[in-house]
Amino acid sequence: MNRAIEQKYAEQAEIFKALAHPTRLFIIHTIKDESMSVKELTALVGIDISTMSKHLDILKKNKIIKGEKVKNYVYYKLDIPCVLEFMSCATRVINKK
Amino acid sequence: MNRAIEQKYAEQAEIFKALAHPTRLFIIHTIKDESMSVKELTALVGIDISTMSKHLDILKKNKIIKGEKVKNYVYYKLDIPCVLEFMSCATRVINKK
DNA sequence: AATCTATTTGGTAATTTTGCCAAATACAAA
DNA sequence: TTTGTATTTGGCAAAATTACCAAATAGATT
Repeated sequence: MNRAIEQKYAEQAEIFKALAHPTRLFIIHTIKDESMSVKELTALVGIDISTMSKHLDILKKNKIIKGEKVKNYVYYKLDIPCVLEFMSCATRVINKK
Repeated sequence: MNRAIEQKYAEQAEIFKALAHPTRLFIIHTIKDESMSVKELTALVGIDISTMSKHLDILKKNKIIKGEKVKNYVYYKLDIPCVLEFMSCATRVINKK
């Protein structure tokens, strides 16, 4: 693999890494239609709020979700609808097993 | 998140983890049309053959690729075409940046 | 059978990811 | 300004991932 090709697949892999966690997939599914605050998501998942914040940061840095600040809340929403197709394909893979 | 939901997203995350590596994305792209042996793939990527074998095993265990033994070679081929759509979506995400 | 080639497996050190706690920051409301 | 709530950041220990080497296995060829 030459440097340009390596670089291209490394970038793609970053996106997949961002998706490769149960909590982050749950987040994506949950905020695909309506935005939700960090606290609300934390309550649904049942983890430390700082952990949730870091998961959201990973998704945000990869341009998968977007956050909007209202008062002292931050409401996050899915920003890349095509990742939902990812997930239905993943389900198809699982069901093959 | 209750146990069933947690389980569902954990399974999906396994698929994404299998895809979350530059070498494995290269493999998928390379064997999407024609199958290739472990040795051939190893030469293209330029890593240790045991490392390549383990990457292929991860993809195989997740039903993403399929191997066929011919003589003492094993030819691997993509088994889940929809993962290619994953990759084009990933590219769209990258280009947004 | 002995040898050669292709692939897989075991072991391990280095790196990365994860999740919690504690502390810092941002902002509203009193 | 002080207090309270929401979010983020820093630090760290545990867990997971990665890549190499060495050795084992599978099968073809001599």
